[in-house]
Amino acid sequence: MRGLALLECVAAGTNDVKGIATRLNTPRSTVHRMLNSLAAEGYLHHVPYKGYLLGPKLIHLGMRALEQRPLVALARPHLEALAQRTGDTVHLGVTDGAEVFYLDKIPGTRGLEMRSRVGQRMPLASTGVGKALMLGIPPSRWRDLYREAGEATIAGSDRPPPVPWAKYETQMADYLRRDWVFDLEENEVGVRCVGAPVRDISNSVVAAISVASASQYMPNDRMAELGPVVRATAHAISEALGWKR
Amino acid sequence: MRGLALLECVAAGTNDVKGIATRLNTPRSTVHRMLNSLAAEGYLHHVPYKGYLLGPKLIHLGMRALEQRPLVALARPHLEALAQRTGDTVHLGVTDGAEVFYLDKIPGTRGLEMRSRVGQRMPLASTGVGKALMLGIPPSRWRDLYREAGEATIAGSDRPPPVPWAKYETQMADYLRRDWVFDLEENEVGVRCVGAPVRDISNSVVAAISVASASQYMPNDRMAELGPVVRATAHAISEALGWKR
DNA sequence: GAGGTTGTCTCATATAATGGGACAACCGTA
DNA sequence: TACGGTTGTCCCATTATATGAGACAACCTC
Repeated sequence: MRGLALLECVAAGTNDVKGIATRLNTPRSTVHRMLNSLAAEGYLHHVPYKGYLLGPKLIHLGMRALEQRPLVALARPHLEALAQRTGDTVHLGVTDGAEVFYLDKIPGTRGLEMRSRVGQRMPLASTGVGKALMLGIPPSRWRDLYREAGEATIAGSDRPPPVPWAKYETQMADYLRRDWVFDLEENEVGVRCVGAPVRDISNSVVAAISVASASQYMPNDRMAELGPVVRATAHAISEALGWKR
Repeated sequence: MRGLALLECVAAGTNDVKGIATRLNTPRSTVHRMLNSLAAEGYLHHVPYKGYLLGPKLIHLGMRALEQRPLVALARPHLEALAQRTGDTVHLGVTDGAEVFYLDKIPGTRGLEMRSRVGQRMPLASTGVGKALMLGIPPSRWRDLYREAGEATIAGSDRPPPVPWAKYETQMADYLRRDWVFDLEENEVGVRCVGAPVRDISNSVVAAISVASASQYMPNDRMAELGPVVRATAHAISEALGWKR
């Protein structure tokens, strides 16, 4: 466990021995020994007198972790079709606590790239994928999630002022009826998305997808058109999981 | 180290307790305790009475590992441009021992997908990226690499009969002059690629790229045309690394 | 229901990691 | 080029820590 904390530390960008020793309050001697072992096995990349970086074995494990989720493999073709059709960035995510966990991302062809990354976490209540996932959570818990998202700060992100709760609740109720959601620059200024939930054989929401793009490519009328399209893709994935319409 | 071996074991597809205990010849009791700890921290995904899968933290670490390689970030835009221009699958890889290690992959738009995966390893001597990397290795070592590739067996792959060494050597010498390489279905039947090496400021080969596609999209004359194109992209990436033409 | 697998717990034991320290090699900078 | 700060390398007594055996219940599949 200590070794893994060390990896997390390096992942977080602390790549000097002293810094790691401080962050974990562990003697330099111990940290050094562990770094050596991890580097020798390929879990870390070591540049002498420069620092440590995450190594190739972690790339391998990470990719395998993605492949082992049948959801990713099943959803891929549908996501690609959606990306091709819309030209925008497509996301796939699942719930992880009170957050979205991004499982897949297909970059848009419009040149500008989203900040989002596979393997990243974001507040549920303020992203397209997240709100779609919330459609599978009892509305009584929405308020908490809304509050948590408001408190969360995203490093380096340009956070817009939050939508008032009353309005948010009304919108969500509306989304629930339609079975798709909008995100109107609530997570990041200049980014809008259209999302929809993915359900499994027991009809519970297990994932969600979204199409995201810069606001200038996402006027209101286009979002309205995109709703049914995104929902149709989500349904197609759901059916691949055994869901009955 | 033992815990990491356990992760590798799960990555390799052994997801039952008994199997893991056997593979690592470790008592069931110990394996169980470790699995529990790893699952509790999110490094494994546990489905009770079903098995263990690699967890979300590994996805996160894997992605971070990729981001920490400046090479990947630098090369990305060039690779995307190449993919768009050719419509085929584009690879980026580095040398890892006697193998290629794939760092990035942009799927082609022709519908059929390559077996290759980011984080995967392949013999140097029998892939497009690998042969391009070999251009940076003293020709005296080529013979060994050629032999190793011949001995390697790839699970589930349809391996064509090897090219005789004499011919192989002649081809490589040719590639060295042109600074690009061909792979004529040597790694897998039906797949052809064109590759080129990437160099850094010290003029040593640090990576390689390739464009791969099904043979029907890769007639000889197209490959000949693609050579300079792929090489130009490789040169562009090299220049981003400080290489002087 | 039976057989095999898995999850949970306890405990004595000794393995194996710990952390302190001392020293040399190295980097950037003054 | 001399310096402070950081890093790489080694040693060793200490004890904390993981180990592995076993017993039992819960569980899945056939």
